[in-house]
Amino acid sequence: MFRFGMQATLIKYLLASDAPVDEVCVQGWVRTRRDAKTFSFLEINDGSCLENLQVIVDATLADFEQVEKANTGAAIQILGKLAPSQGRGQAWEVVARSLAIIGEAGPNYPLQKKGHSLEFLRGIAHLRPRSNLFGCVFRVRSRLAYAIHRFFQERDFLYVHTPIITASDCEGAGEMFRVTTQPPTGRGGNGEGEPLKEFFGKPTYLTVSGQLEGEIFATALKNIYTFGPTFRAENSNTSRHASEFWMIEPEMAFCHLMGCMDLAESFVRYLVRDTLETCGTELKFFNRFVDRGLIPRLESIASRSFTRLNYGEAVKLLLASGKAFQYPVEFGSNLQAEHERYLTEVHFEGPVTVYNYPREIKPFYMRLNDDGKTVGAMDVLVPGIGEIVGGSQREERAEFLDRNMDRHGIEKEEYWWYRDLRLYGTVPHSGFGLGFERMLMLVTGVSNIRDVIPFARTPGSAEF
RNA sequence: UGCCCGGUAGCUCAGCGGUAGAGCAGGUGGCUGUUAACCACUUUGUCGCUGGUUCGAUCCCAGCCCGGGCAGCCA
Repeated sequence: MFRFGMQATLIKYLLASDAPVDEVCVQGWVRTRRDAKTFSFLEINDGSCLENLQVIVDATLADFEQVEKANTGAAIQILGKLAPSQGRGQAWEVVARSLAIIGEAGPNYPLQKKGHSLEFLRGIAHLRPRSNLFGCVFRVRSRLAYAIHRFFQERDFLYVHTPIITASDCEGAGEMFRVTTQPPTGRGGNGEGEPLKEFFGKPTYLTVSGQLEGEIFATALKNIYTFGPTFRAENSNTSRHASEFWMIEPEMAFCHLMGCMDLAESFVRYLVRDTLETCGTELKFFNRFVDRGLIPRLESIASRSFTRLNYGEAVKLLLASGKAFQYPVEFGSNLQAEHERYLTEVHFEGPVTVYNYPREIKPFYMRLNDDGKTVGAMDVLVPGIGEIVGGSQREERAEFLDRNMDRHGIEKEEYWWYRDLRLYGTVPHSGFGLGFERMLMLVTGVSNIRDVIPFARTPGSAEF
């Protein structure tokens, strides 16, 4: 009967065919079925593209009684011929010679032909990739990951794998998840009264950033990047925070803050341009069903250079705006979300890079500027999301770094290897982190980070 | 973590102090090269949980659980 040895053709290739094909094999999942008296229309999707393939099953087929099991959601294989469609709406269709139900989907199959809310789909994260929207999201996600590697590889950046498990407990980026083999009670299981035995001999955590290790490799291989998962145990409950997310962190030796901003801006623009060029079908879908202004906004980002202003200028601009902000604008405090939104969405209507922040509001590793008040920090802000890139020039002078660590109450001994970099061949260097999911939100217009990651981990939620 | 909103059929939602409805999905029949197909008929509910008020609670009150929005933390 049916064997899987035969090569099935992806639907995206069938739909793009320029000639009929006598023998094709199609494998996929039924999206919908329309029955007539003497034949049925099946729409099949195999994930290769947004569009479904229409299949005609004639009642004279020996397998026709199988059609009643071809409900929405069923896995199916069809052998037949690719022919020009007699109906409107599609150029090609497959006239079935035989069909086999590979896996039935009962009447309780949760995904229906009608639209579903994103909240509902989050609850069925094991099925939502079969929906139009999430199929598009995850095809774009895959392409975006590829484009990231291309961008850096084309520029001779080396891909470095920094550790997931780390013993540095205050990298300045947030609360951390403990990694331990100890039972949840905290009792060691190694005899009464004995001290807890740490697997690694010291407390360990999931990484919140590969930056410090990235600096090690940058000061050896010059230009490097990391791209991997990151974990933050913050009790954040917003549409743009996740406990587990992916981050890209380039680090460049012999590079000042300006070069760092140049790279970050051209990186963001490259990724936007690549998505426009390679994911047109998906973007049209998002533009229609998710965010009407998406494609024009992406085209604008891809074609215009980013506005760049320092923190002091940003504060002045906000003060001069005359807008009544909920949080006051004042030199020395962080820009609030409403301030960032004003800059990107109202005043400049596009991405904005803000740099040289007061040193008090930034972590220990950022380089002190000559004014003694600001550090070489930079954030790239984009409309709708806010901060998508955060980076800095690193403090490469040992004595300055020591002072910073003292001021931040950091145990210098814990960072002996990080300090060593400043003692042996130290060099001005810079880098940044770009949130992969936030980038995905930017290019898809999807407004909740939980909807651009396959299985979201957020406070109180780790299903699947 | 704080403030705000919500939880009713498989899904989207309406309803209301007197014991529950629509559309879609599912089922049956019909019709059509259909395409979110159409027409007729039809099944389905611990109204989030626990307690309270009440003759009576899905509705009012309290606590809890879950979901969402916004803010902070950041990417």
